[in-house]
Amino acid sequence: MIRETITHSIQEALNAVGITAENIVLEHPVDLSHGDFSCNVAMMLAKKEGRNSKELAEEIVKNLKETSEIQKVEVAGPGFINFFLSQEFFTGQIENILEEESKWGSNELLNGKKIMVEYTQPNPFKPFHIGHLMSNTIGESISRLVEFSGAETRRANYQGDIGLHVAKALWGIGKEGFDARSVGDLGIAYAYGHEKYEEDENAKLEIIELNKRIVAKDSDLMDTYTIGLNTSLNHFEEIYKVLDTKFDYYFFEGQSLPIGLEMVEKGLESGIFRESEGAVVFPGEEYGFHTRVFKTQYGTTTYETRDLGLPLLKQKEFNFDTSITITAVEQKTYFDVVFKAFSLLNPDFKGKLIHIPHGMMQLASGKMSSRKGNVITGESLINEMKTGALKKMKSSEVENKDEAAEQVGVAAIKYSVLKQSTGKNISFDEEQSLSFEGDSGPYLQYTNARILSILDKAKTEGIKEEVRKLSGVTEIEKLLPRFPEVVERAAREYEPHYVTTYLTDVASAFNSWYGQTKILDGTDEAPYKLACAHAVSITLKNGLWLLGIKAPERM
RNA sequence: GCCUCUGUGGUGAAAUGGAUAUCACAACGGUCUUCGGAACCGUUAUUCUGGGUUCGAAUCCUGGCAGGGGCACCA
Repeated sequence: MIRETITHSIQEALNAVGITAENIVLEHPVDLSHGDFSCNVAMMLAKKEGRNSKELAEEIVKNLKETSEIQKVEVAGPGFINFFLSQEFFTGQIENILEEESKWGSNELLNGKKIMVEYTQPNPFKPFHIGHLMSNTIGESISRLVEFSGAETRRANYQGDIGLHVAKALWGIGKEGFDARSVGDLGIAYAYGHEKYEEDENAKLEIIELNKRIVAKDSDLMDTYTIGLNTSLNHFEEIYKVLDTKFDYYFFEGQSLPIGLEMVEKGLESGIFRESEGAVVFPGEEYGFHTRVFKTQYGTTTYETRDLGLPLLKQKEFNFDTSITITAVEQKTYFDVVFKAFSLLNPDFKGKLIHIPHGMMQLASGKMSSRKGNVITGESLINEMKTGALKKMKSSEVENKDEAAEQVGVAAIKYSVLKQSTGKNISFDEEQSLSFEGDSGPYLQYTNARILSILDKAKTEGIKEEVRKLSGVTEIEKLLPRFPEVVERAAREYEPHYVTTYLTDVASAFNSWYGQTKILDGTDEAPYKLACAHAVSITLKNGLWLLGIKAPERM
């Protein structure tokens, strides 16, 4: 809004000087002392107009119309035009935040769009490790971002109830007598089956045979299979609860398989797929990717076959405009190939399927692999963080200590994932990388809890918040109005970290202010300072929600 | 080998082509707790390398170096 006002005003000033410019960009200077908005048109146009950029800037400023929202305009450096907004503007924003409350920060970028977000994708019979934690954290945040930006949003999970990994686990259970009721045993059985598959030719053939029997639903296997499947799925549900994720749809590979297989047959007829060395492949090389197998020489299907059928399965449930698939970056080229094959078979899906790759959790000790069995499970990490949080909590003040500690622990993990851009790897050091101090999830939660307790105190003392201007604009007043545009950018780029870093700036500005000022100081300024504190709390709370982090009232 | 992503203080990160590169951790020094110290204030220290584009480059182009990931029946 204010952005448009200023842009328009600059446009008019340029016209007055006799210059037309189509692209006027306003940015927030990094340094708040450089103003609230900064414009670089003068420097952009100076050369073309054959003028000195600083003089041009001065002339533009002379022709700007005055409004109540702008306090002053300055020319600085090589020709920046800096706009300082007025106290009336900032006071009005605080009032606006208090009114909008839970809606504060939302935008209309994706109004009317139907978006399905698929994430987490753990596989039954295999451990839920910290990589899944990462996918879940990013997926949940992206879901909330698009939802807050107006999209009709559905959360989907896609799980491998069939496939070679199941055969490996069941084979391991059969050989070594592991217990299918135990999550731990399933993980070990899988790692064992995988190891033998790689090094023992007989075992490999047995597992392939077993795989066929599973797909055919051989009744001798179904008891163990069902027990193992439910053990895994129930375990996953417990974790989703802690992570505050509720899926609208659960898709299984068993469902997408027949659809995918039919598409492969169709593609083989039309020449999109080829036969090669007894297998059916998609010659991705012809499209700048690489070739992948969609049906093996043993007659079994691959993950590719199943992923090929998935978009149609999704569409049947929810007629999406956009289907987002979130996985680790190691699968990037894999999805390039599968989506290419899919779009050749279904041209009307053009532009509707998006793959967002996220970085990998890297251990100091090397690559984590559930096949090798050297994984850190999501559960153990959450518990470790929770224990750490419990130690820090003051015993007397907190009622639901256990619940709060869990929320703090989860916040620490989620923050460390969401503070950096999505594509980057996280080098995971258990000792150091998850902190409760400084740049952290608990820091944001703590700041909010601190404000809530001030609001409580004000209530008992009968002090009411009141919006009226004071002399001097604080840093938090300058930062808070930026929240909606931060959210919009994060949603547009599918980058939650913009929200994370913004919230950290806000919390830091608040704590700094808090250190210098007493809010409930008994003066007539207290009601407005209280209103500002409340506005910070609303922003933190809504922002934390976007990150999928809970905001406990006491911690 | 080919494709692709990444390289920012001692460490982990941020920066729609903008001004003096921003945070946090660690280290060192301070606030001494009256609204919650999981906090605040201060000090030290950073854009892999050569060239190019631009009024202006951590960012764009190009050569090199280093690392991650992918490249046929795993997911």
